Amino acid sequence: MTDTERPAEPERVRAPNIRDVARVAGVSYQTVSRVLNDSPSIRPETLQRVRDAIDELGYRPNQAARALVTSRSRTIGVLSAQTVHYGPATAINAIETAAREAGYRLSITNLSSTEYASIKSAVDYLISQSVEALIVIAPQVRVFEALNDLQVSVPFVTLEATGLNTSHSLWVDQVQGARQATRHLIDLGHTEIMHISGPQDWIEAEARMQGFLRELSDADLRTRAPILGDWTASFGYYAGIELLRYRDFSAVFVGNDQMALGFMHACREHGLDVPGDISIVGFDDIPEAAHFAPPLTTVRQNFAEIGRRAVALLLGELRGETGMSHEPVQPELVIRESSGRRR
Amino acid sequence: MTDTERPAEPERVRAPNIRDVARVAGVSYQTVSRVLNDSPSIRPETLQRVRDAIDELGYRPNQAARALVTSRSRTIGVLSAQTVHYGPATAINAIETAAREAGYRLSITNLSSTEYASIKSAVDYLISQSVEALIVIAPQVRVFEALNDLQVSVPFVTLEATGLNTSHSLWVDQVQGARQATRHLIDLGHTEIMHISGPQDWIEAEARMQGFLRELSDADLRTRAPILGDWTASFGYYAGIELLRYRDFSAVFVGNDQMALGFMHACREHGLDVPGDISIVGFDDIPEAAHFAPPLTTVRQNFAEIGRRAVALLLGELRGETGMSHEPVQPELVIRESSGRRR
DNA sequence: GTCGCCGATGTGAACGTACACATCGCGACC
DNA sequence: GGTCGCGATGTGTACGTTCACATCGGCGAC
Repeated sequence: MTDTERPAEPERVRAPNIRDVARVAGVSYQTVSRVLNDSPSIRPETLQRVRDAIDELGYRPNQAARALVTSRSRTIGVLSAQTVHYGPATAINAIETAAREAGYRLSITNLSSTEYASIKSAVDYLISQSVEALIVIAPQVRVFEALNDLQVSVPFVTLEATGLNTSHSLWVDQVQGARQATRHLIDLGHTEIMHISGPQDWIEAEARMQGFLRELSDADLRTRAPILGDWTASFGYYAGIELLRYRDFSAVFVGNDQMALGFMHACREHGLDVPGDISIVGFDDIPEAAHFAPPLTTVRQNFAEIGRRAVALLLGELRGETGMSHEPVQPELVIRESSGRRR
Repeated sequence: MTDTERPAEPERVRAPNIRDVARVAGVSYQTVSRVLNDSPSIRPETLQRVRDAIDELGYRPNQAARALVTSRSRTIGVLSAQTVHYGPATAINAIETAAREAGYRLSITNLSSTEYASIKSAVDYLISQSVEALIVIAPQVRVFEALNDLQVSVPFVTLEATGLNTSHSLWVDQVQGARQATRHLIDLGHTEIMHISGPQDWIEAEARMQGFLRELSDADLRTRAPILGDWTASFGYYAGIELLRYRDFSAVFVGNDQMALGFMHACREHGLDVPGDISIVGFDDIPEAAHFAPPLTTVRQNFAEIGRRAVALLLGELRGETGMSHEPVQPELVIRESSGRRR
């Protein structure tokens, strides 16, 4: 009856913890903790014993316990929408890499909708995971409004916005990019230029449209109502079919490369030559754009750079550094063969 | 000296916890816990008081503490590589949605490389987060080998593989898809068919190549060494430039749509008509493929379906259900205009 | 009227870790 | 030679939650 009083059958195998390791290594649990946290004052011999014990047991630190006691999760939350798009996906990749290099991990949540409730629930979730910082890649206007309301208590940045809220935003200067694209078409002699835009509630779409309109008005050219699309190639195609029935323009600045692809498809079906009959400029420079028919003139955005900067900014803020750079990243016009001199 | 012994200045604001809520609501912390966990036996009036207290304090449950005590994190780990690609990105999106609907969240880790150490460290991280299940979207052969070695203790599935390890895999029947694509070209009268494949260590690339080779050999046609590419449009372009110098073939089955796009670009530069001179079939059916010049015949994969199934499978396993379906998803040949009868 | 049961609520412990502080041994210094 | 300091290690406690069990009041059945 010495041991049987407590039926010590470990029915469900418990993962080894820090005390198990300590027992095997013949040290106290605190010493194990020190090894795990790279404490300097450990005798090399002890260090080795502990390490051996860790390997022997297959011990892995329990992050939940760590997070609980330190209230540091070493996790950056990412709130995103539309991760299928090339831009966000590239940015997330860069963020993941940069975060990992700094010893941080990511917790990603997609927005099911841009409803306030959905945003709130996503932010709540991330906060309750005690994420130390937040990166928001959800370029709809509403998301930013909700975020302002929500009084987020951790450092956060929003990506791909347009300086709406400069203290928390890291952005590509989309207005500038749109102006470059439009300027390029004007320089080629075009005077009747259309714009196919993204969805109205997207901040980028709005910014590109603004850049387009301003450049036109600076050049004293006629402006016309942009078409509001949904970023897809299919939309570009159907918009093209519609617009080309009148064809009272000789150039189009399209809000992204996918829609530009669809538009070129429509041009082909109408027997129109690009750039002979119609010049087209896109936006984003997705890797495929260089191989469109014809290769697309477009505005390159460095999504990866933005992702890296976001992480650097947040980590700096976590270390207490302040006044870090929020300078916009400058996009770059890449001239290929879809744009040409007006005939 | 009643209260001053312990200098109760809360210098650093602590987030409210369950006991703070209990105090405000005038109940015990356990009652609060019951409210949080939807316990049935709570008086409506008490319920309301607790809810009010939660709102008043802005209380959010601490997931770390929860995970610690329950050893249930309500988190599914996702191990992935190449999330920028359309397929993985779509799958992850579907996984996130399905998981969220079931009350689960995602913890995503990208592989920095396919080295064993990198895989091990990624799995270790996810396990130490006490993820309850694992989804692996990293279609390199090596990853699977490492996974077998690693003795993962939680339920896991791998995505987009090809039945290498059927008990843990959910897969699109890529061999079948490749056969359909090849058969289509044969049916059109082509006898000299090239294949541009993906990277050699990708399981999908291998499977598509196998399907291609088997179909050719079933038809008693000459097989030739496939070109090993890297999935990018640029590779397709350069491969095209190289291959078209000889042009001892009239059709190409390309391992994915991006490379097919690049290849068509090369055809254009050579003054070759697609499908007049050369027929092309791709793989994946990315949304843009319908708008290529010409619209691409390709094999559609339902990535979202795979993602959903993966989550359903894992959740079933977590509930103790067994023998769930691992049937492959059947891909579908989408015939557009890039393939035509041999002239 | 009393017993037993059940609904509603409360108390003690545990999860695995890190931090603050305590302890111990040993060499150096005066 | 005693004390001081420091490197190396050990002990207590807190983090916020859930689980197992205890308690308490009321109601129905006999």
